[in-house]
Amino acid sequence: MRKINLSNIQVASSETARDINRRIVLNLVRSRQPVSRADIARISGLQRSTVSSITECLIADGWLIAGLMGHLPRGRRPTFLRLNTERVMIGIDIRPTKTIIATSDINAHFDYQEVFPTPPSAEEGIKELTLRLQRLMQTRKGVTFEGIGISLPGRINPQTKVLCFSPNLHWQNADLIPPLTQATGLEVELENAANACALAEVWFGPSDNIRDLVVVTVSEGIGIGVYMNGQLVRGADGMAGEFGHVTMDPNGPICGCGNRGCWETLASNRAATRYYDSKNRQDAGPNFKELLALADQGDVQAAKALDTMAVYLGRGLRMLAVGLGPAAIVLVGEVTRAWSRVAPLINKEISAYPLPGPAPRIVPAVDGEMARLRGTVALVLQKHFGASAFTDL
Amino acid sequence: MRKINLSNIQVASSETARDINRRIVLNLVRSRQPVSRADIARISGLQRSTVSSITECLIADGWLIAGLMGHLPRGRRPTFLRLNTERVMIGIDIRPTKTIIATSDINAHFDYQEVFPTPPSAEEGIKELTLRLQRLMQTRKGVTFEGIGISLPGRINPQTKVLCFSPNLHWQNADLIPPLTQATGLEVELENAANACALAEVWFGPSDNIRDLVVVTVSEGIGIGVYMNGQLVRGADGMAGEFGHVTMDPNGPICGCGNRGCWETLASNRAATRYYDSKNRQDAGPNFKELLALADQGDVQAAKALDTMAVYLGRGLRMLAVGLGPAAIVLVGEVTRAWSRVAPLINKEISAYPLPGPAPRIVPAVDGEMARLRGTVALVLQKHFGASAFTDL
DNA sequence: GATATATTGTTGTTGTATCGAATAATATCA
DNA sequence: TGATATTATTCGATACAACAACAATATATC
Repeated sequence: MRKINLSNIQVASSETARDINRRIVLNLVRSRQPVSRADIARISGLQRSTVSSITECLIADGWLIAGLMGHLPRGRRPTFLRLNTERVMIGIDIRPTKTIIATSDINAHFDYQEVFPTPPSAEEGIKELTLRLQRLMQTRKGVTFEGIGISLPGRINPQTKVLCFSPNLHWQNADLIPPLTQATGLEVELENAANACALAEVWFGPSDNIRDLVVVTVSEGIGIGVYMNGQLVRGADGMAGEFGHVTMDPNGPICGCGNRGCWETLASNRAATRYYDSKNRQDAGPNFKELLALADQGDVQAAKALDTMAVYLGRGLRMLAVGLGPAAIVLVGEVTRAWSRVAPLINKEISAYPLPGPAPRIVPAVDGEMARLRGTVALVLQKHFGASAFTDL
Repeated sequence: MRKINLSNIQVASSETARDINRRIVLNLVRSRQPVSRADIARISGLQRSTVSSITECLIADGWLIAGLMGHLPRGRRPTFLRLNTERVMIGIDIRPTKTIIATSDINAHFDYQEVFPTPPSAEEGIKELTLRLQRLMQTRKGVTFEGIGISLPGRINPQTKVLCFSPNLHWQNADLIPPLTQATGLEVELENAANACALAEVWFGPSDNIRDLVVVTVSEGIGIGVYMNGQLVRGADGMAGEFGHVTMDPNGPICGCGNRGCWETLASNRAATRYYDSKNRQDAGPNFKELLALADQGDVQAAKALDTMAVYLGRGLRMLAVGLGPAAIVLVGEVTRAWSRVAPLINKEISAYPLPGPAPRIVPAVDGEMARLRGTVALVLQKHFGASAFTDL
């Protein structure tokens, strides 16, 4: 269909207009469903005839369904359009310890999950995923799957899509997409976990319609998803967002990256447990969840460890607020369970915002546990619903 | 022409394809001139007939001129296309002390400049600019001006385009565009100086075709222009890029913003002169240019002040490199005159880059003195030539 | 020197898409 | 019952890119 291009310039053809408007209509139905064709025409500015033509295609392609009639004080009753929730997507959330495979509808409502320990190497991971995906697809014969989205704690080369950096996963230089595509026949999208969370927030979260957002995932390390101008910022080599390795204290603890006092050595879960252990002179202390419980039970040292973590977290968040000026910063991770404890300390640091106007809001993710998985659905949807290459002229 | 839109959705019409391809052709001529229609067709992937049709419009509109014939080993001789350099744009560079009004052709080659002290308030500034612009336009009757681009050290609200923050200029909450548009009848574009430098680098600099770039302007303060995914990153409130006020040393010198130890209190020109003064126990010490000269003449304290500045500069640049992952970081400011002295210290800090792959290159701007003005031309061109994301390979 | 070949740029036709106006369908209100 | 309002479709006009054929113009080859 598309012409072969010597360069990678995307020229516009006759069908480009349809492509752009199709995405607009699809997104309007998504955000306003149930909605009539006439309303879409009014909101978008397209002609009613054009909307009819586009929705006809979208219904034929199985994206939309024309549902029940509406009711108005006057005139012909409108037929309401909504998204077809029959379409199924597969989301995979790879974490350092466990991996989740799940299926969802187009609205990121999940109806199935399976959990298993994350294999220690990329080869074993591919093997395991291939087996489980094939088994999953066989158990649902007749269902057509839309695509596979994968979230993992690592950085992906934007050109080659190869996983090139994942210290917490110990999978390195792994090309996951080709074997999984071959095994399933589906398109596979790969994205960093923090970036996936940012997409989840923008696509399905309360931060709807926000164009500038930063997501900070706090676990063993700290990952940052930067979403600016309505797009993910990946940087030249896919490494954008590694603010976790910004030096905050040159004399601080040594980090896995080799430097000292990186932000994540001072404000991650591991930082809090390390602080607790150092005060209690013990080797195998509590993990972070246990630390949260201890603090709840009134353990002074545990509370102090959390407080210290919160202060450093706040300082780093101020760096992001000042440097990137997002509309909001969303926090993901176990630390949000102790929000009433850490929020005041974080906000105290943020209150030293040196610029005019209000500082960006710091908010905990509504359902942080599911954020990555919801993001994987957005990854799959982006190709069909997402901004076309031409929208951001 | 365009339909009135209740929302701000930009739908595609019949003319959208032409609009997109027009920009592509215009940019290809800009980057490859002189170039034949056939070459544009080959590079872009458009049909030769389509290119002919588009170039016909562009020539009629005065953007292109069909120049001399080329020469080939075989076949009909191609007619070369180039940009029409008759079109004149006005660039204004407002700095804390002086303001420059200049005119240039479409290639950012300036043929006229006038310099005057920057007025102390926005009202006086508007008055002065109005007078000088009207005088300038009267002396060049017959010339049609394309538009006006303004660069200044401050932040502009992306929605209202009002200058809302400019501590070094002491112009506050000033709405510059309406009075200047009214006085000249031209479209006026306003942009932060660091952002303007980033545009200059991408449009006219050696960093051509780079999609992810960070520009750091070092003078009395530090300004950062963030250019990612082929666009300027302005943030939700236009404040993106204020990394100069990230806290680097909580016990550091007090900053104009009220906090302590902001990066710009440690790595700006002012930081170097303050350091020098503190060591020499003098009040009215040398300014930064004099400090550079002293260091050249072998003044040990001056050299040490520069070294200290360079180290802190390097640390901040590492923060930007790690956090944003640009292809390169471009430095603008007087400090680049002492590049052979400061570069080793900067690069030593950068060498502690904690991520795999090469660290972003740190390069001095080729003609930093003119960068802001070249950026103002890009501001004006952006509307017609559009995102340079399509420019080239 | 005549003919074949290669390349550029233009012209005419076709397919796709939006737009605008007219029309059919369907509800309420006087 | 007829006027009015609203939705959705149909049809002709227009704009654009793709494609193919062709004219123009150079060199290479016999």
